[in-house]
Amino acid sequence: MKKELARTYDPKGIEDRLYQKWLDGGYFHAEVNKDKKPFTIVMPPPNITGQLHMGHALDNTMQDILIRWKRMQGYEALWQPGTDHAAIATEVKVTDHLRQQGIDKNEIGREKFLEYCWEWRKDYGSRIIKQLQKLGSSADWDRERFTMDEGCSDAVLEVFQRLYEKGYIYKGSKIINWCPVCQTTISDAEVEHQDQNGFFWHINYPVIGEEGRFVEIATTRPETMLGDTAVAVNPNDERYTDIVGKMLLLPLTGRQIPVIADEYVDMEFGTGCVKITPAHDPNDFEVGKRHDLPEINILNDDGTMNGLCGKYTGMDRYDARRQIVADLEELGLLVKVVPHTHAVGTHDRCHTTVEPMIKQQWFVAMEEMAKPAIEAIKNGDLTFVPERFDKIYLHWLTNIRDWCISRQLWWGHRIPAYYCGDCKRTIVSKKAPEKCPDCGQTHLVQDPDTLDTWFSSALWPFSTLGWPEKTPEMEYFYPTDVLVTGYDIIFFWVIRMVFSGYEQTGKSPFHHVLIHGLIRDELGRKMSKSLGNGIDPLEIINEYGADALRLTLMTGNAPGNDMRFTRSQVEASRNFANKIWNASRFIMMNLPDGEIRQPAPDELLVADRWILSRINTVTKEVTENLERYELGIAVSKIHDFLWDEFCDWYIEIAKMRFNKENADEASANAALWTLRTVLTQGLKLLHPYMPFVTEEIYCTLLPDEETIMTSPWPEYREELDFPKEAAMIESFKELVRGIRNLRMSMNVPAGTKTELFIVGKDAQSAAEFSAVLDSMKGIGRMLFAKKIEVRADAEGIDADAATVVTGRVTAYIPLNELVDKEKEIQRLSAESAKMDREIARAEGMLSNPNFVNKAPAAKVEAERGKLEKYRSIKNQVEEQLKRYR
RNA sequence: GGAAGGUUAGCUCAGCUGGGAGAGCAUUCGCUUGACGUGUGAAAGGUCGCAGGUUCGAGCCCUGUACCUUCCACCA
Repeated sequence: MKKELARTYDPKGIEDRLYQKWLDGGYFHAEVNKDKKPFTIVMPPPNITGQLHMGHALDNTMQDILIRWKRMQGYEALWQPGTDHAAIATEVKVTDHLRQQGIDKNEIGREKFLEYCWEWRKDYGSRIIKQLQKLGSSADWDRERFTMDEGCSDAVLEVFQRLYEKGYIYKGSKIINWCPVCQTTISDAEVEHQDQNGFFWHINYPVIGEEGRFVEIATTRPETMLGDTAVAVNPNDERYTDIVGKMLLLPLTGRQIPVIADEYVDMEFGTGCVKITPAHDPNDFEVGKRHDLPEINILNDDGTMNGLCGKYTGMDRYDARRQIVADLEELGLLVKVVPHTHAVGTHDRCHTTVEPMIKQQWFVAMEEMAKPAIEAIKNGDLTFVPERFDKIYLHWLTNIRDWCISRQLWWGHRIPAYYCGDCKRTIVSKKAPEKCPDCGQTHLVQDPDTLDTWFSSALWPFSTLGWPEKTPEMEYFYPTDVLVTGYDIIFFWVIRMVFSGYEQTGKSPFHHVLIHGLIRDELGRKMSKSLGNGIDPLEIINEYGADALRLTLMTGNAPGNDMRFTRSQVEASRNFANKIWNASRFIMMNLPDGEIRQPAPDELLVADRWILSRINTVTKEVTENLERYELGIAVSKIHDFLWDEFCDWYIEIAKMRFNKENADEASANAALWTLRTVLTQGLKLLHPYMPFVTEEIYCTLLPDEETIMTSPWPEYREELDFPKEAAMIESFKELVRGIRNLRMSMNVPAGTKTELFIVGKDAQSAAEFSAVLDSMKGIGRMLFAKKIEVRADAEGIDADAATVVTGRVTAYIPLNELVDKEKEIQRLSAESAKMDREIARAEGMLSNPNFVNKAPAAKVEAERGKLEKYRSIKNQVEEQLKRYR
């Protein structure tokens, strides 16, 4: 019983049904299989707090395309999925959530809070996964992991201990970035520099012992003067040589601070005098170390002034700034206020201005670990697509500073460091020690801090495969093949995975990094929550289908480039799905109830060979494009082939062969066989991009097949290359277009059918064309002809007939009274003149010895071919003009 | 202050190793052709930012330049 398809493709219902079928079939699951080659992608784990956005949709579509393609190619294709605990993002969300219920995080305490977090993860952790599934993602959900599950946590502790023992993890008192709102440290990568309009406040510091003499400093953060412990000048600055070593009276505090000389000071900038606040500025910190200056922390963790700030104690940092400026003005020490734009460090998550502070924190020493990661690019173990991201990667790695990994958060991996309450010793151990190995006491307290969320995601490519255990999965699937991600997280994630991979496994965790850009809105703006301009992928899927969304995201998208998302593109994608659907529907409507025979080679007609040859070529090119990660180019080739060549030409040419009037069984069978073969192959090529519609058609078309998902990827076959037939069909298309244009220009009604005489430019062309036409039953309809006749010459054809000239043949169309001879002469003269120009151009090139000698032979040959064709057309046009005159 | 990317049709963008400028959308003019109007046939529309250079030949390579975007950056 033949199955039938609906009149238009409606993805609703079909998608969910097929996805469930795939899940039930276990097609997404990968196993260690020594008989197959592995292909592995680890999915960038979405946050458990996350909602699917266009970035996810793009990222996962690309991965799904690669995985589906490789799976069809016969690889054991593992797409390893999972979610990220997203330490700070989740903690903030849960805290807010609790606050709304009147629950204070600090009152309920750590344990209780973590319970709420786990509950949150239970409620929302699978939401994003379900959304990824709506997209059609064929990840191996049986292997879904979570950065805080048992295995991943074990990997984290293992790495911490190893790096600590190696001396690469250390605890130290350094300047860190502090977010007063989130009340935690953040890494350098999390600091966003924003240009802000501020001021330069010029302040006089009185020189002690020299009445009326001042040192004028300029600052953008006047409140930090409370923590000043020196003023620095350049040692070569003659203006200040005499006061170096003298003491200044720090206004508002009564403290005395020295004038020191340090190369760090730029003589040209500002007044040449710099206040030094070692506890609240990274540069000043370094200066302070060199000069052994005291470090005075003046801030509380919430950004208010601390107990060392006298009357300012307890004030918010900005209130204190205003008050201090006012007080200085009153004292007559404020020289001037100059507007000044400068880059301010802000927390990328909450956009609060970050305060540099000295704190005791845990760090990862980066210098040694960065080396193999740098080397990886240079020796080709790791490549970026596109390559230009090499530079960004290398620049960051070569300027890397130690990574501050401790966070004052509760949700995350707790640092496995324990402090002996008695002898103060620090013990780092995966397992909590029972007693202090030094003094034997049991008063051990674990460090309260947790690790930067990226510390665990840095291990993701191998922690998910069972590392540090020597699992078969590690052995087989690792290193992974390609990582797909956006350029915005190269620093956060890609780099940290690479150096962690080398350090822990001795290998780069992946060979290629395929970088994509951002999806922007129709106006080119970033999609963001605050702008409210985000387009919800789920809404698009609901309205147009997942296939349409996927195709839209891939069309015209070049690696690393941003793209705009427009509804008109989605509509075009949906239309394509419908086009394929209808072509398939048409083919299926015409399939016989019984079997289609595989035609004998000589039963395949010219057009059949042409389209088989074309899809053979397209298969080759598409595969090559995919190998180079040119996903956008590949899909446009599939799209153009299926729509323009297969639907608009081959189906039109072939359809007459199997209508009811055609009694030629062999011809009908060959046409149907070719249609089904080419469609099947086209569906396969398209499947990675548009999995749902292709699966639905494939399984209806071939009822014995279980799924297209695991069907073999088509391969190029040399014996299906038919260049001669391809050229013949191109010539036929040229004629059809010519006739259409002619009729259009003469306003011939579509219903008017004519006689059509075709004369070859030589005997061979005539014979070939004759063969082409013989192979096209009923093709007269396409040519608007009631009778077609191929002749040796134009003898006896009505001299008034209109003509269409192509490279190989001239068609004569007796249109009688419809022909305006003068207009025809005009038209043909114009054509003749055009050919003259083309001939001149080609002759010019070919008479240039430099071109003939230096250009590749194929190019020269092609040019000769063109010249010949133009000459032939020119001759035929001239012949025709003679007839008219 | 450094770096990367962009500048191609009205709009959004492709253009792979240099060899006669492409797509989608929009516009204009046709088509009840027995799969599809979510269709179909055509037309119009570009000095490929500007100036040099290399080359037989440049949208593509080199140099400079203008504008836009983004990233990095401890001049207080």
